[in-house]
Amino acid sequence: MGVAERRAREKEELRQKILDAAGQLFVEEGFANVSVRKIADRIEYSPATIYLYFKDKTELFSSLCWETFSGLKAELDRLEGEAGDPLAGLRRGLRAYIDFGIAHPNHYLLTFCTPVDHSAGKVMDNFQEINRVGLETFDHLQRALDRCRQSGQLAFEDLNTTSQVVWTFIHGTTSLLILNSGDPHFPWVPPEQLIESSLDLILRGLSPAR
Amino acid sequence: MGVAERRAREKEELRQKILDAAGQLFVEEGFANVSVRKIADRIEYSPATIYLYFKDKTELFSSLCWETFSGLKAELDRLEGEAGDPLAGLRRGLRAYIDFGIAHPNHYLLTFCTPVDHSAGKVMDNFQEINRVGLETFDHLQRALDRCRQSGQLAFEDLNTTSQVVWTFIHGTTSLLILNSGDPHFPWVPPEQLIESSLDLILRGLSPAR
DNA sequence: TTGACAAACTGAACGGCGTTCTGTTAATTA
DNA sequence: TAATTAACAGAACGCCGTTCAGTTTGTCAA
Repeated sequence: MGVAERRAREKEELRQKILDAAGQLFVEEGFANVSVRKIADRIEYSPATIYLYFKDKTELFSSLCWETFSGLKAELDRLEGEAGDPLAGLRRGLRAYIDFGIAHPNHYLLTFCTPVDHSAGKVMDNFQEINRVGLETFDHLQRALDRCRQSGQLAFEDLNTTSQVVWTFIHGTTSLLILNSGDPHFPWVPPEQLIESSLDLILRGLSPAR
Repeated sequence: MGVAERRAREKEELRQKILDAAGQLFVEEGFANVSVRKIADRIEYSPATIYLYFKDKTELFSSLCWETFSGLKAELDRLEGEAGDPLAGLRRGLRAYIDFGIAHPNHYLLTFCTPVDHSAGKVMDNFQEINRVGLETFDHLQRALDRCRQSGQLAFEDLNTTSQVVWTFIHGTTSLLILNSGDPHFPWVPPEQLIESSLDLILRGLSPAR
Protein backbone atom coordinates (compact mmCIF):
# COMPACT_ATOMS: atom_id res chain seq x y z
CA MET A 1 0.00 0.00 0.00
CA GLY A 2 2.86 2.39 -0.80
CA VAL A 3 0.82 3.98 -3.57
CA ALA A 4 -1.22 6.28 -1.39
CA GLU A 5 1.91 7.47 0.37
CA ARG A 6 3.65 8.27 -2.89
CA ARG A 7 0.57 10.12 -4.10
CA ALA A 8 0.40 12.12 -0.91
CA ARG A 9 4.09 12.90 -1.20
CA GLU A 10 3.69 14.07 -4.78
CA LYS A 11 0.77 16.23 -3.82
CA GLU A 12 2.74 17.76 -1.01
CA GLU A 13 5.61 18.41 -3.41
CA LEU A 14 3.42 20.37 -5.78
CA ARG A 15 1.92 22.28 -2.89
CA GLN A 16 5.41 23.25 -1.83
CA LYS A 17 6.31 24.14 -5.41
CA ILE A 18 3.38 26.52 -5.53
CA LEU A 19 4.41 28.05 -2.21
CA ASP A 20 8.00 28.46 -3.37
CA ALA A 21 7.03 30.16 -6.61
CA ALA A 22 4.48 32.35 -4.86
CA GLY A 23 6.93 33.24 -2.13
CA GLN A 24 9.59 34.26 -4.60
CA LEU A 25 7.23 36.41 -6.67
CA PHE A 26 5.73 37.80 -3.50
CA VAL A 27 9.08 38.96 -2.18
CA GLU A 28 10.04 40.36 -5.56
CA GLU A 29 6.83 42.20 -6.38
CA GLY A 30 4.54 42.45 -3.36
CA PHE A 31 1.12 40.96 -2.80
CA ALA A 32 -0.88 43.22 -5.09
CA ASN A 33 1.40 42.71 -8.08
CA VAL A 34 1.43 38.93 -7.98
CA SER A 35 -1.45 37.25 -9.78
CA VAL A 36 -2.48 33.64 -9.52
CA ARG A 37 -1.87 33.39 -13.25
CA LYS A 38 1.73 34.54 -12.81
CA ILE A 39 2.37 31.88 -10.20
CA ALA A 40 0.79 29.25 -12.42
CA ASP A 41 2.95 30.37 -15.35
CA ARG A 42 6.12 30.10 -13.33
CA ILE A 43 5.47 26.50 -12.25
CA GLU A 44 3.98 25.59 -15.64
CA TYR A 45 0.58 24.55 -14.36
CA SER A 46 -2.83 25.97 -15.05
CA PRO A 47 -4.23 28.62 -12.67
CA ALA A 48 -7.11 26.29 -11.86
CA THR A 49 -4.70 23.78 -10.37
CA ILE A 50 -3.65 26.23 -7.69
CA TYR A 51 -7.21 26.26 -6.46
CA LEU A 52 -6.96 22.53 -5.81
CA TYR A 53 -4.32 23.30 -3.21
CA PHE A 54 -5.42 26.65 -1.78
CA LYS A 55 -8.86 28.05 -1.17
CA ASP A 56 -7.98 31.41 -2.67
CA LYS A 57 -5.16 33.87 -3.20
CA THR A 58 -5.41 35.14 0.35
CA GLU A 59 -5.00 31.71 1.86
CA LEU A 60 -1.96 31.08 -0.30
CA PHE A 61 -0.21 34.18 0.94
CA SER A 62 -1.28 33.86 4.53
CA SER A 63 0.34 30.42 4.49
CA LEU A 64 3.56 32.11 3.45
CA CYS A 65 3.21 34.73 6.14
CA TRP A 66 2.63 32.06 8.72
CA GLU A 67 5.79 30.24 7.66
CA THR A 68 7.74 33.46 7.84
CA PHE A 69 6.46 34.59 11.20
CA SER A 70 7.20 31.19 12.63
CA GLY A 71 10.80 32.16 11.93
CA LEU A 72 10.42 35.24 14.10
CA LYS A 73 8.96 33.16 16.89
CA ALA A 74 11.91 30.77 16.67
CA GLU A 75 14.33 33.67 16.81
CA LEU A 76 12.61 35.08 19.87
CA ASP A 77 12.58 31.65 21.50
CA ARG A 78 16.29 31.45 20.92
CA LEU A 79 16.87 34.87 22.44
CA GLU A 80 14.74 34.03 25.45
CA GLY A 81 16.83 30.91 25.98
CA GLU A 82 20.02 32.88 26.42
CA ALA A 83 19.93 33.85 30.06
CA GLY A 84 21.35 37.29 30.66
CA ASP A 85 20.49 40.79 31.70
CA PRO A 86 16.69 41.21 31.39
CA LEU A 87 16.88 44.74 30.07
CA ALA A 88 19.46 43.86 27.43
CA GLY A 89 17.32 40.85 26.52
CA LEU A 90 14.24 43.00 26.05
CA ARG A 91 16.17 45.37 23.86
CA ARG A 92 17.50 42.52 21.73
CA GLY A 93 13.98 41.17 21.31
CA LEU A 94 12.60 44.50 20.19
CA ARG A 95 15.46 44.89 17.74
CA ALA A 96 14.87 41.38 16.43
CA TYR A 97 11.25 42.29 15.76
CA ILE A 98 12.14 45.44 13.84
CA ASP A 99 14.95 43.77 11.90
CA PHE A 100 12.63 40.93 11.05
CA GLY A 101 10.02 43.28 9.66
CA ILE A 102 12.59 45.04 7.53
CA ALA A 103 13.95 41.72 6.30
CA HIS A 104 10.47 40.54 5.27
CA PRO A 105 8.71 43.75 4.30
CA ASN A 106 5.97 42.23 2.16
CA HIS A 107 5.05 39.62 4.73
CA TYR A 108 5.03 42.26 7.41
CA LEU A 109 2.83 44.62 5.44
CA LEU A 110 0.36 41.90 4.51
CA THR A 111 0.12 40.69 8.08
CA PHE A 112 0.01 43.95 10.01
CA CYS A 113 -0.85 46.74 7.58
CA THR A 114 -3.74 45.25 5.62
CA PRO A 115 -7.36 45.54 6.66
CA VAL A 116 -8.89 42.22 7.71
CA ASP A 117 -12.60 41.76 7.97
CA HIS A 118 -13.20 40.47 11.48
CA SER A 119 -16.96 40.66 11.21
CA ALA A 120 -19.51 37.89 11.44
CA GLY A 121 -18.80 34.61 9.69
CA LYS A 122 -15.41 35.57 8.30
CA VAL A 123 -13.33 32.99 10.11
CA MET A 124 -10.15 33.22 8.03
CA ASP A 125 -8.61 29.91 9.04
CA ASN A 126 -5.12 30.88 8.12
CA PHE A 127 -5.24 34.29 9.64
CA GLN A 128 -6.13 32.63 12.88
CA GLU A 129 -2.99 30.55 12.56
CA ILE A 130 -1.02 33.71 12.02
CA ASN A 131 -2.73 35.25 14.96
CA ARG A 132 -1.59 32.37 17.09
CA VAL A 133 2.00 33.12 16.15
CA GLY A 134 1.29 36.81 16.71
CA LEU A 135 -0.01 36.10 20.17
CA GLU A 136 3.02 34.02 21.02
CA THR A 137 5.24 36.85 19.85
CA PHE A 138 3.29 39.19 22.05
CA ASP A 139 3.71 36.81 24.99
CA HIS A 140 7.46 36.97 24.49
CA LEU A 141 7.33 40.73 24.81
CA GLN A 142 5.11 40.54 27.85
CA ARG A 143 7.42 38.09 29.60
CA ALA A 144 10.47 40.16 28.76
CA LEU A 145 8.85 43.27 30.18
CA ASP A 146 7.81 41.37 33.29
CA ARG A 147 11.35 40.15 33.87
CA CYS A 148 12.62 43.70 33.66
CA ARG A 149 10.05 44.84 36.16
CA GLN A 150 10.96 42.05 38.54
CA SER A 151 14.64 42.88 38.25
CA GLY A 152 13.78 46.47 39.09
CA GLN A 153 15.19 47.76 35.82
CA LEU A 154 11.82 48.95 34.60
CA ALA A 155 8.71 50.23 36.35
CA PHE A 156 5.14 50.41 35.15
CA GLU A 157 1.60 49.79 36.32
CA ASP A 158 -0.24 47.35 34.10
CA LEU A 159 1.78 44.70 32.27
CA ASN A 160 -0.79 44.01 29.56
CA THR A 161 -1.35 47.65 28.72
CA THR A 162 2.36 48.39 28.71
CA SER A 163 3.08 45.47 26.43
CA GLN A 164 0.50 46.65 23.97
CA VAL A 165 1.83 50.18 24.02
CA VAL A 166 5.38 49.00 23.41
CA TRP A 167 4.21 46.77 20.62
CA THR A 168 2.33 49.57 18.86
CA PHE A 169 5.45 51.70 19.11
CA ILE A 170 7.83 49.25 17.53
CA HIS A 171 5.17 48.42 14.98
CA GLY A 172 5.10 52.09 14.05
CA THR A 173 8.84 52.20 13.69
CA THR A 174 8.90 49.01 11.67
CA SER A 175 6.07 49.88 9.31
CA LEU A 176 7.31 53.37 8.59
CA LEU A 177 10.81 52.07 7.96
CA ILE A 178 9.37 49.62 5.47
CA LEU A 179 7.04 52.04 3.75
CA ASN A 180 8.78 55.37 3.72
CA SER A 181 12.45 54.68 3.96
CA GLY A 182 12.93 55.45 0.28
CA ASP A 183 10.90 58.64 0.31
CA PRO A 184 13.14 61.39 -1.03
CA HIS A 185 10.66 64.11 -0.08
CA PHE A 186 11.13 63.62 3.61
CA PRO A 187 14.37 64.22 5.51
CA TRP A 188 14.53 60.84 7.22
CA VAL A 189 17.34 60.23 9.66
CA PRO A 190 19.29 57.04 8.96
CA PRO A 191 17.31 53.89 9.87
CA GLU A 192 19.88 52.78 12.43
CA GLN A 193 19.58 56.07 14.26
CA LEU A 194 15.79 55.99 14.18
CA ILE A 195 15.72 52.46 15.58
CA GLU A 196 18.20 53.05 18.38
CA SER A 197 16.60 56.33 19.39
CA SER A 198 13.22 54.65 19.40
CA LEU A 199 14.42 51.90 21.70
CA ASP A 200 16.10 54.49 23.91
CA LEU A 201 12.91 56.45 24.24
CA ILE A 202 10.81 53.40 25.08
CA LEU A 203 13.19 52.12 27.73
CA ARG A 204 13.66 55.57 29.19
CA GLY A 205 9.92 55.98 29.42
CA LEU A 206 9.67 52.75 31.38
CA SER A 207 12.68 53.22 33.60
CA PRO A 208 12.10 53.74 37.33
CA ALA A 209 12.18 57.28 38.71
CA ARG A 210 15.68 58.57 38.16
CA MET B 1 -17.74 86.78 -22.19
CA GLY B 2 -19.40 85.08 -19.21
CA VAL B 3 -19.68 81.85 -21.18
CA ALA B 4 -16.20 80.61 -20.45
CA GLU B 5 -16.68 81.31 -16.76
CA ARG B 6 -19.93 79.41 -16.63
CA ARG B 7 -18.33 76.51 -18.48
CA ALA B 8 -15.45 76.47 -16.05
CA ARG B 9 -17.86 76.58 -13.15
CA GLU B 10 -19.84 73.66 -14.53
CA LYS B 11 -16.70 71.70 -15.06
CA GLU B 12 -15.63 72.37 -11.50
CA GLU B 13 -19.05 71.32 -10.28
CA LEU B 14 -18.80 67.94 -11.95
CA ARG B 15 -15.30 67.50 -10.64
CA GLN B 16 -16.61 68.12 -7.16
CA LYS B 17 -19.51 65.77 -7.78
CA ILE B 18 -17.05 63.02 -8.66
CA LEU B 19 -15.02 63.75 -5.57
CA ASP B 20 -18.10 63.71 -3.37
CA ALA B 21 -19.33 60.40 -4.71
CA ALA B 22 -15.87 58.88 -4.55
CA GLY B 23 -15.33 60.18 -1.05
CA GLN B 24 -18.58 58.74 0.18
CA LEU B 25 -17.94 55.31 -1.36
CA PHE B 26 -14.35 55.46 -0.19
CA VAL B 27 -15.35 56.02 3.41
CA GLU B 28 -18.04 53.35 3.20
CA GLU B 29 -16.04 50.62 1.50
CA GLY B 30 -12.32 51.41 1.48
CA PHE B 31 -10.04 52.09 -1.45
CA ALA B 32 -9.76 48.54 -2.77
CA ASN B 33 -13.51 47.97 -2.87
CA VAL B 34 -14.40 51.11 -4.78
CA SER B 35 -14.21 50.84 -8.54
CA VAL B 36 -14.24 53.67 -11.02
CA ARG B 37 -17.36 52.11 -12.50
CA LYS B 38 -19.14 52.29 -9.13
CA ILE B 39 -18.36 55.97 -8.82
CA ALA B 40 -19.56 56.57 -12.38
CA ASP B 41 -22.77 54.69 -11.65
CA ARG B 42 -23.50 56.75 -8.61
CA ILE B 43 -23.21 60.08 -10.42
CA GLU B 44 -24.84 58.69 -13.56
CA TYR B 45 -21.94 59.36 -15.90
CA SER B 46 -19.84 56.95 -17.89
CA PRO B 47 -16.59 55.69 -16.36
CA ALA B 48 -14.68 57.29 -19.19
CA THR B 49 -15.83 60.74 -18.10
CA ILE B 50 -14.01 60.38 -14.80
CA TYR B 51 -10.77 60.12 -16.73
CA LEU B 52 -11.41 63.57 -18.19
CA TYR B 53 -11.13 64.95 -14.67
CA PHE B 54 -8.57 62.67 -13.03
CA LYS B 55 -5.51 60.97 -14.47
CA ASP B 56 -6.30 57.67 -12.79
CA LYS B 57 -7.93 56.09 -9.78
CA THR B 58 -4.91 56.84 -7.59
CA GLU B 59 -4.99 60.53 -8.39
CA LEU B 60 -8.68 60.68 -7.59
CA PHE B 61 -8.18 59.24 -4.15
CA SER B 62 -5.02 61.09 -3.36
CA SER B 63 -6.98 64.30 -4.04
CA LEU B 64 -9.42 63.18 -1.38
CA CYS B 65 -6.63 62.36 1.02
CA TRP B 66 -5.12 65.73 0.44
CA GLU B 67 -8.42 67.45 1.20
CA THR B 68 -8.79 65.39 4.34
CA PHE B 69 -5.30 65.95 5.64
CA SER B 70 -5.64 69.65 5.06
CA GLY B 71 -8.28 69.38 7.76
CA LEU B 72 -5.72 67.92 10.14
CA LYS B 73 -3.33 70.72 9.37
CA ALA B 74 -6.06 73.28 10.05
CA GLU B 75 -6.85 71.60 13.36
CA LEU B 76 -3.19 71.64 14.36
CA ASP B 77 -2.89 75.29 13.31
CA ARG B 78 -5.83 76.08 15.53
CA LEU B 79 -4.28 74.25 18.46
CA GLU B 80 -0.96 75.98 17.96
CA GLY B 81 -2.76 79.32 18.03
CA GLU B 82 -4.08 78.75 21.52
CA ALA B 83 -1.23 79.87 23.69
CA GLY B 84 -0.88 77.74 26.80
CA ASP B 85 1.29 75.23 28.53
CA PRO B 86 3.70 73.77 25.93
CA LEU B 87 3.53 70.25 27.29
CA ALA B 88 -0.25 70.23 27.38
CA GLY B 89 -0.22 71.64 23.86
CA LEU B 90 2.05 68.87 22.63
CA ARG B 91 -0.17 66.28 24.17
CA ARG B 92 -3.26 67.81 22.60
CA GLY B 93 -1.55 67.80 19.22
CA LEU B 94 -0.59 64.16 19.46
CA ARG B 95 -4.12 63.25 20.49
CA ALA B 96 -5.52 65.26 17.61
CA TYR B 97 -3.37 63.27 15.22
CA ILE B 98 -4.52 59.92 16.58
CA ASP B 99 -8.16 60.97 16.76
CA PHE B 100 -7.92 62.24 13.24
CA GLY B 101 -6.58 58.93 11.97
CA ILE B 102 -9.35 57.03 13.69
CA ALA B 103 -11.94 59.42 12.31
CA HIS B 104 -10.64 58.96 8.74
CA PRO B 105 -9.36 55.41 8.74
CA ASN B 106 -9.44 54.83 5.00
CA HIS B 107 -7.66 58.07 4.20
CA TYR B 108 -5.09 57.34 6.85
CA LEU B 109 -4.44 53.82 5.61
CA LEU B 110 -4.12 54.93 2.01
CA THR B 111 -1.75 57.73 2.89
CA PHE B 112 0.49 56.06 5.45
CA CYS B 113 0.05 52.31 5.14
CA THR B 114 0.22 51.77 1.40
CA PRO B 115 3.44 51.16 -0.48
CA VAL B 116 4.38 54.03 -2.81
CA ASP B 117 6.92 53.60 -5.53
CA HIS B 118 9.46 56.36 -4.91
CA SER B 119 11.84 55.10 -7.58
CA ALA B 120 12.99 56.81 -10.73
CA GLY B 121 10.52 58.80 -12.80
CA LYS B 122 7.49 58.13 -10.59
CA VAL B 123 6.71 61.70 -9.65
CA MET B 124 3.19 61.23 -8.30
CA ASP B 125 2.07 64.84 -8.44
CA ASN B 126 -0.68 64.42 -5.93
CA PHE B 127 1.32 62.44 -3.49
CA GLN B 128 3.79 65.28 -3.46
CA GLU B 129 0.93 67.56 -2.50
CA ILE B 130 0.03 65.21 0.30
CA ASN B 131 3.62 65.08 1.32
CA ARG B 132 3.64 68.83 1.60
CA VAL B 133 0.76 68.61 4.08
CA GLY B 134 2.55 65.74 5.79
CA LEU B 135 5.68 67.80 6.16
CA GLU B 136 3.74 70.71 7.60
CA THR B 137 2.15 68.35 10.09
CA PHE B 138 5.58 67.12 11.00
CA ASP B 139 6.76 70.71 11.44
CA HIS B 140 3.97 71.26 13.91
CA LEU B 141 5.22 68.34 15.95
CA GLN B 142 8.78 69.54 15.75
CA ARG B 143 7.87 73.04 16.91
CA ALA B 144 5.74 71.68 19.74
CA LEU B 145 8.61 69.51 20.94
CA ASP B 146 11.00 72.42 20.69
CA ARG B 147 8.75 74.62 22.81
CA CYS B 148 8.64 71.93 25.47
CA ARG B 149 12.39 71.68 25.48
CA GLN B 150 12.77 75.43 25.78
CA SER B 151 10.30 75.53 28.65
CA GLY B 152 12.37 72.84 30.33
CA GLN B 153 9.45 70.43 30.44
CA LEU B 154 11.14 67.97 28.13
CA ALA B 155 14.75 67.08 27.47
CA PHE B 156 16.36 65.39 24.46
CA GLU B 157 19.38 65.63 22.22
CA ASP B 158 18.43 65.97 18.57
CA LEU B 159 15.14 67.66 17.72
CA ASN B 160 14.78 66.14 14.27
CA THR B 161 15.47 62.59 15.39
CA THR B 162 13.19 62.92 18.38
CA SER B 163 10.36 64.29 16.27
CA GLN B 164 10.64 61.37 13.88
CA VAL B 165 10.69 58.86 16.71
CA VAL B 166 7.61 60.39 18.29
CA TRP B 167 5.86 60.42 14.95
CA THR B 168 6.57 56.76 14.26
CA PHE B 169 5.21 55.94 17.71
CA ILE B 170 1.90 57.68 17.33
CA HIS B 171 1.68 56.35 13.81
CA GLY B 172 2.00 52.86 15.25
CA THR B 173 -0.73 53.52 17.77
CA THR B 174 -2.99 55.06 15.16
CA SER B 175 -2.54 52.41 12.51
CA LEU B 176 -3.00 49.49 14.87
CA LEU B 177 -6.09 51.10 16.36
CA ILE B 178 -7.49 51.41 12.86
CA LEU B 179 -6.55 47.96 11.68
CA ASN B 180 -6.91 45.68 14.65
CA SER B 181 -9.36 47.28 16.98
CA GLY B 182 -12.07 44.83 15.95
CA ASP B 183 -9.90 41.76 16.24
CA PRO B 184 -11.66 39.37 18.61
CA HIS B 185 -8.64 37.06 18.75
CA PHE B 186 -6.48 39.53 20.58
CA PRO B 187 -7.15 40.86 24.09
CA TRP B 188 -6.90 44.54 23.24
CA VAL B 189 -7.21 47.02 26.06
CA PRO B 190 -9.80 49.74 25.41
CA PRO B 191 -8.63 52.28 22.79
CA GLU B 192 -8.81 55.17 25.21
CA GLN B 193 -6.52 53.40 27.62
CA LEU B 194 -4.07 52.47 24.88
CA ILE B 195 -3.93 56.04 23.63
CA GLU B 196 -3.46 57.66 27.02
CA SER B 197 -0.86 55.13 28.11
CA SER B 198 0.99 55.66 24.85
CA LEU B 199 1.10 59.40 25.35
CA ASP B 200 2.18 58.90 28.95
CA LEU B 201 5.04 56.67 27.89
CA ILE B 202 6.26 59.07 25.22
CA LEU B 203 6.20 62.11 27.46
CA ARG B 204 7.79 60.19 30.32
CA GLY B 205 10.56 59.05 28.03
CA LEU B 206 11.28 62.64 27.08
CA SER B 207 10.95 64.18 30.51
CA PRO B 208 14.09 65.60 32.13
CA ALA B 209 15.89 63.49 34.74
CA ARG B 210 13.48 63.06 37.61
C1' DT C 1 -29.59 81.37 -40.04
C1' DT C 2 -26.12 78.43 -41.11
C1' DG C 3 -22.06 75.92 -41.00
C1' DA C 4 -17.54 75.13 -38.79
C1' DC C 5 -15.50 74.17 -34.69
C1' DA C 6 -14.42 72.66 -30.11
C1' DA C 7 -15.64 70.75 -25.88
C1' DA C 8 -18.11 67.22 -23.25
C1' DC C 9 -19.34 62.89 -23.06
C1' DT C 10 -20.12 57.83 -24.14
C1' DG C 11 -20.07 52.78 -26.01
C1' DA C 12 -17.30 49.49 -26.84
C1' DA C 13 -13.33 47.47 -26.44
C1' DC C 14 -8.47 45.83 -24.54
C1' DG C 15 -5.94 43.22 -21.53
C1' DG C 16 -5.82 41.61 -17.03
C1' DC C 17 -7.69 39.86 -12.73
C1' DG C 18 -9.73 36.01 -9.20
C1' DT C 19 -12.37 32.21 -9.53
C1' DT C 20 -15.39 28.25 -11.14
C1' DC C 21 -17.22 24.81 -14.17
C1' DT C 22 -16.92 21.11 -17.25
C1' DG C 23 -14.47 17.90 -19.50
C1' DT C 24 -10.31 15.13 -20.38
C1' DT C 25 -6.54 12.38 -19.25
C1' DA C 26 -4.06 9.07 -16.68
C1' DA C 27 -3.39 6.03 -12.89
C1' DT C 28 -5.39 2.68 -9.79
C1' DT C 29 -8.51 -0.80 -8.39
C1' DA C 30 -11.72 -4.68 -8.77
C1' DT D 1 -10.08 -5.43 -19.07
C1' DA D 2 -13.61 -2.40 -17.41
C1' DA D 3 -14.97 0.84 -13.86
C1' DT D 4 -13.58 4.23 -10.76
C1' DT D 5 -11.18 7.98 -9.13
C1' DA D 6 -7.85 11.75 -8.74
C1' DA D 7 -5.23 15.34 -11.07
C1' DC D 8 -5.33 18.62 -14.11
C1' DA D 9 -6.52 22.08 -17.94
C1' DG D 10 -9.44 25.10 -21.26
C1' DA D 11 -12.66 28.06 -21.47
C1' DA D 12 -15.56 30.94 -19.55
C1' DC D 13 -17.85 34.40 -15.99
C1' DG D 14 -17.98 38.71 -14.15
C1' DC D 15 -15.24 41.93 -12.47
C1' DC D 16 -11.43 45.56 -12.88
C1' DG D 17 -8.59 50.09 -14.72
C1' DT D 18 -8.04 52.35 -18.74
C1' DT D 19 -8.23 54.02 -23.72
C1' DC D 20 -10.08 55.41 -28.01
C1' DA D 21 -13.02 56.35 -31.76
C1' DG D 22 -17.10 58.44 -32.41
C1' DT D 23 -21.35 61.11 -31.19
C1' DT D 24 -23.69 64.74 -29.18
C1' DT D 25 -24.01 69.50 -27.64
C1' DG D 26 -23.33 74.19 -27.32
C1' DT D 27 -20.80 78.32 -29.15
C1' DC D 28 -19.32 81.55 -32.43
C1' DA D 29 -18.08 83.72 -37.06
C1' DA D 30 -19.86 84.46 -41.52
